[in-house]
Amino acid sequence: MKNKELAALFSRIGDALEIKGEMGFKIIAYRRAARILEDLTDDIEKIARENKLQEIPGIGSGIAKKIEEYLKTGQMEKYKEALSEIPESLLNLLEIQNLGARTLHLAHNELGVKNLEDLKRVIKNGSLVKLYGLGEKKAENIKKGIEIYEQAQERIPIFEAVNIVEEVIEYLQKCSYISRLSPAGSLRRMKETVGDIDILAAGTNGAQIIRYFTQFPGVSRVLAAGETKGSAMISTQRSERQVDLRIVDESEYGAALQYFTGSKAHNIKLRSMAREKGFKISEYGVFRGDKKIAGYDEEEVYKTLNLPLIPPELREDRGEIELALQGHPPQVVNYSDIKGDLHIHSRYSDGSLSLREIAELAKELGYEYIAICDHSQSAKYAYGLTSERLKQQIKEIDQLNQELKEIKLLKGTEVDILQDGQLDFPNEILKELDIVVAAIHSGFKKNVTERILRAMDNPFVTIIAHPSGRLISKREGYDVDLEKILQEAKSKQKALELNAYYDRLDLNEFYLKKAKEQGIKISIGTDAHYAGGFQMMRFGVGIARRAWLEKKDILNCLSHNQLIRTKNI
DNA sequence: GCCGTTTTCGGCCCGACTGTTTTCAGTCG
Repeated sequence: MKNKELAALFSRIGDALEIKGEMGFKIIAYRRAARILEDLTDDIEKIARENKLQEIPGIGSGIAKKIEEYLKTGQMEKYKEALSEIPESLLNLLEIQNLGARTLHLAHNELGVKNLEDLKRVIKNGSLVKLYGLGEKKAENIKKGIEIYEQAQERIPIFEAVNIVEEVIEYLQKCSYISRLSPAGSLRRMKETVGDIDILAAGTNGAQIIRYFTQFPGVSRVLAAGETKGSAMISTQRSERQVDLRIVDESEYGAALQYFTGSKAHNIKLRSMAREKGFKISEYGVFRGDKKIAGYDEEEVYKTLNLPLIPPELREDRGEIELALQGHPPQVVNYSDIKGDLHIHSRYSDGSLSLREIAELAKELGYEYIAICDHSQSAKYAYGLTSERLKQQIKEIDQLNQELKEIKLLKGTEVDILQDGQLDFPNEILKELDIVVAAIHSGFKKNVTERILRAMDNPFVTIIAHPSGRLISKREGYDVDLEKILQEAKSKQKALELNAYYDRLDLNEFYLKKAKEQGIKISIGTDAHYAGGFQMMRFGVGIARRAWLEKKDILNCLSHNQLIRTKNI
């Protein structure tokens, strides 16, 4: 699929045009096209073949032609032209805070700045300051921006961001000046990684609130502390992360929360709609003329546009507004719809809990059932179970199920897909189980696609675990053709896993949405190895919501009876 | 470059802050 390639090209064209000084809406159009391509679930080549490029909102005749040109020739004239005078090394500098396209344009044209080294030099030798519109302070701010750019942290995994935000919020709740409080930004939208951590508070005495915030025990450095905004570095065991707190008046809280939650694209769409209706939306409220007509809570804001409240996870301008306008927004899955966890490890293999402890925890979480899926014999590193030990485990599960009334343990395995595509247990064992989760754990570059396809031939396999094999902060994933896996899952009626472990979140939202569109069932499993791991379910549900999955798309939203009766997923 | 139930031309989200300036441009979120 060339979707991402094209997205990158258009994004760079946008950047280059901006630096060239071609201010205006072309730049916005190219960047919008880039984002649309980035999000697109369908193969752009297929759409082009069917002559339907211009049916995509945001793609007009100009960009359609450029897409066709690239698909045909592997080149794009406009890209070459836009990049002809602007070196790539200059484009990257747009990421530096306090340094925008206009200044970069000047520095490039007047001083011949081509890269970071050049930029540092012209700051040091004082030539940047002499440019029209620049001064000492601006140069100083750009210098600070460069410092941050150079030590730029990678994005923050959602798991870590949520942990930090919850600690800070728990602390802030004790501040008597604060009346309402919420996480905002991409964290509230549950993106798999977030760039920064935003919190919104409503309150009366901004300066006092910010002072209280900066006294949070985890704060290692205060970056800014005014009356409406505070910003601090908070250190965790892993690293130092920036947390921003904004204070608004209580009457504006809803509009501010809507605004600071984003996404930017979603907000722009709403504001355009408001404008057409003769309203104006800002972070202070919805206005008709000078009269404020909404702002206290988010629901009000959406209502002025005849929209129901759109869940934060959906706010990406991927068609959610249009569907909501037609009166049927996606009825995405809720955490409370989850009836059980279909991927748990016990002490039998490399987990830390006994079967009884797992059952107790599952009961506390309100689950109906929980699937014990320990590793199979070839997974030596994880104390994989031999057939004999699996039989022993089956026996213990049967006994516990006799005894425990409020929770059902499901007999399962996370069986290795071996190098030749065979499964690590014979069918005589697999047929004794309620659930068979098949997974690649070795040979990541060896015919992974064929091996998974072969595993799906086995009638006892229920679910393919972590289908792409990626680890968000560590590795890319297997060499696997997920399109083929999706096709086969559809035809063989197998479920695919959404592994909810924070570093996996695999399948990702892109393929989850594709799977849903093809009618493939998804199983959300935490892959928990210890008690804390059970909590990962919320991230799985968050990503599922981002992919527009509904209750009916998810295997573990079925009741125990339904699940057991479902021979064919 | 895109788009249209006021428009096929003339619009395109909104506001704060900062620093450079005498009324505004650049940058950010």
